[in-house]
Amino acid sequence: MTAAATKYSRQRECIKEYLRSTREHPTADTIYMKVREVYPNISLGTVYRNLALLTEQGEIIKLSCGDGCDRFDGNTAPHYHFICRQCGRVIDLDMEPIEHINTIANAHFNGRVDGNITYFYGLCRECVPD
Amino acid sequence: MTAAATKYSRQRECIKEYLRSTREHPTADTIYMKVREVYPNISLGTVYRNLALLTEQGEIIKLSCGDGCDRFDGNTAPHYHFICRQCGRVIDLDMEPIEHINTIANAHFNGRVDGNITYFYGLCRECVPD
DNA sequence: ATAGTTGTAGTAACCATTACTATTATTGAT
DNA sequence: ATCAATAATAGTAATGGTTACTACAACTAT
Repeated sequence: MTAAATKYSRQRECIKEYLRSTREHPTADTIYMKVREVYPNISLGTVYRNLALLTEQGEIIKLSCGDGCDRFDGNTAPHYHFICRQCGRVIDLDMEPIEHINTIANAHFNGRVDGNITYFYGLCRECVPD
Repeated sequence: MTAAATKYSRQRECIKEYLRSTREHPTADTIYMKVREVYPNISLGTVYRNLALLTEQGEIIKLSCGDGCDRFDGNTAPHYHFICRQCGRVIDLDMEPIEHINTIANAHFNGRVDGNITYFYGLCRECVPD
């Protein structure tokens, strides 16, 4: 038996293209709505399966913000995320990754640290009172 | 109408005591199992309601590690968490909080950053190959 | 004691996600 | 281009963590 090859699929390509084109960090359901404009009878299961596959392949990133449902990001370059406590919006932060905290963590841990995820919290521009 | 006062409850106290006594970051279900040893017919709903209440009051911390279910931490002092990619264990990291990254984030963001959550990933001592 | 209010146990409902299955699309060889 | 092999899909059912609901019990102040 050989390893299962991944075949091309229009639906998967459409999902990927949409995630590449937006900076909105949509949920699976939002992606489903959007892709349905192109493939009206795509199944929600297909969306979930392809999101999992693309995440596994490193083509996209899954964000678990703790609001009950996962979000997805088509920008795989290392960057931080900000989550608004008021409106829940997820926004990219344009700042340099702080590399050395992995090193610090490793020095304080009996095991092997190879990465970290940081979410910043607060109020976004729309939600900050004047 | 006056604001609803919070009354004492043995079940809530037991949940809090258990979380104070462990460093295991248990899930709601694990907490349910444990508290049932003391109150055999406590309801799972009661556990969830009190975990939400204690979190809201700042008595405990809710951890959304992205593994499908939330975990809870009775240690409210600022500290980092490590999540093992292999066994999923959540372990406290004994290192100083890096305060200035909030300042850096604020300088790069059009809004107000007031905190951050960082999860470190890798392999724990048991899962690191020799 | 009693009325008023908060908390609980038990159960049903919810909702994001996953699993299942018959059918369709893609691929590589003829 | 046709064909067989196999991966992917659509549609639907099932799962599992969490929340909502309701009748009853416990606490508090008058």
